[in-house]
Amino acid sequence: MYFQLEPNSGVPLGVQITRQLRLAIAAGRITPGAALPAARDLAAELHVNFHTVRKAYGELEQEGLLCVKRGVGTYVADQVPQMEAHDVRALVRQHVERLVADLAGLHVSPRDMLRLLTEELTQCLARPEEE
Amino acid sequence: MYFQLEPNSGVPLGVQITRQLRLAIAAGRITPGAALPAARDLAAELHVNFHTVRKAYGELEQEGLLCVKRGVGTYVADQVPQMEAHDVRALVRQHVERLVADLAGLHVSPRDMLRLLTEELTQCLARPEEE
Amino acid sequence: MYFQLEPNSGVPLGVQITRQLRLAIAAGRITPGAALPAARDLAAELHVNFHTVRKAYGELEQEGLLCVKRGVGTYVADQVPQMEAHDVRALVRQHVERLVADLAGLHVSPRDMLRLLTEELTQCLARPEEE
Amino acid sequence: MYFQLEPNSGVPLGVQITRQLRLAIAAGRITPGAALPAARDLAAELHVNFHTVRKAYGELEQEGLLCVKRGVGTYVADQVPQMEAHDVRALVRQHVERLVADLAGLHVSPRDMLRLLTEELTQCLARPEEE
DNA sequence: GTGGTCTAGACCACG
DNA sequence: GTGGTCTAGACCACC
Repeated sequence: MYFQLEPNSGVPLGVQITRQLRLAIAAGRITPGAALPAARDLAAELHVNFHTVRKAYGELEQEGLLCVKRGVGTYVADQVPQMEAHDVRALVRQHVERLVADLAGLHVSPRDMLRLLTEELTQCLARPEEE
Repeated sequence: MYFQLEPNSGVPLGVQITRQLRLAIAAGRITPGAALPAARDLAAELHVNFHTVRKAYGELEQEGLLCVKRGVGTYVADQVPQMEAHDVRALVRQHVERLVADLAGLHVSPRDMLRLLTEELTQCLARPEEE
Repeated sequence: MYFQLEPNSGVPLGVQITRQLRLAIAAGRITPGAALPAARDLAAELHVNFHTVRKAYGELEQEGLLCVKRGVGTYVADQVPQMEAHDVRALVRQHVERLVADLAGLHVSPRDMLRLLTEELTQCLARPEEE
Repeated sequence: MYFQLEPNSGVPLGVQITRQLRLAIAAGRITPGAALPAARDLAAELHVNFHTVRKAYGELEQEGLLCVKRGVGTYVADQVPQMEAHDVRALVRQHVERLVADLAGLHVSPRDMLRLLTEELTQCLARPEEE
């Protein structure tokens, strides 16, 4: 389980954890059905309080991404809810437009944007599970 | 002034504002020496408390990005540090990770993510620049 | 705000609170848009920890029943999500069948069942807000 | 043996089991002297751990509702306290409140609740008794 | 003042 | 051992 928390970023630790978990799951770095580390273990590893991790697990469970089995462990859900293709598209468009606007201001050429973006996405999805 | 706050993201509003201001300045979307909207105006526009904006301006002033002239207004500093290639990369990475994480609950496959992203970027770049 | 907690029932306090809040909102005893007591106040009133109430408020917010305004207060949502009439019907049927089975075992006549049920429902919906 | 557990209700499984057993006995759905399913069987049926059922049986034995004969089986006690009219009323109230609470997130108006309930009850009573 | 997060430690429910 | 709840108190974000 690889996590990188930034305690001084102003972003609550719990939010950082849920984000990174969502990311890891979405990217398939944690496969469906796989067991997550025990909340107390992950807390120790991240030097965070047990409850902070617990809350994160709980939220992702309510989102349907995780499946908690009492007394057994926490697992990545086998199947997850679907969203409208249309809405997904809108979401992506919004992110891309925002990013392009920023990069344009930084004098990055369209050609480089495309290159940068695909490179990062590929890396992000491929990043191996580090112990 | 283009801002996009997410009140329910768990990230404090003040943090979101400073982040976006910092980026807008670094990206040159707000040019050096230009006047920023009055804190009260921006607060109204963002549906945020005046003090929250005021504090954000204050922090950026201490960072040297803004120059607050009492009784006159707030301006972007004349000398703004430029963003390095390395930071650009980090910026892209951050956006991509965020996007992938968002697509998490939606269960878009990595393959589809890549497809969607390239499509949107291509379209976005093909559109004539507005400004 | 009238609440009746049973600490020794085995049912977690937080669950009891969310249940009763849902009940009060559904019954219209707390009207849409109305302010709820501050989490800390309700906690004091119920002799419960602040966090227990907070969690309850948080869950109901995620369900869309409450609307939390940071630094301002917690309110009953103005409008709430709808469910399929068909599913509602199934839910009601399930409850009723169960209840009827129990009452039948207790030798309550069908006539009395109908009477009891309507009486209780009427009372439940009409119960005035007690301080 | 008819049981309906709600694993995600927040109410401990053991509590749900004792409650339903108590009710089934009081309502006469399980007659005095009758044998209960072996703890292991019931556990399997409910997809619950053996110890959870075992503990539930144990508690009801201490209450005098059950009679556990080691190596033989578990039976409903011969002398089971009868439910009073007062308790019947409480039972109905509990069911009704629960139902109303459930209909909360569904935003069924009080008027519709009353209508639905009477309709379902009437239909349910009109159906020929099975058993 | 009101909501929100984090820490810390005890104890219970479940397997 | 693993998940879940409750308590308690400090501190931050926002109005």
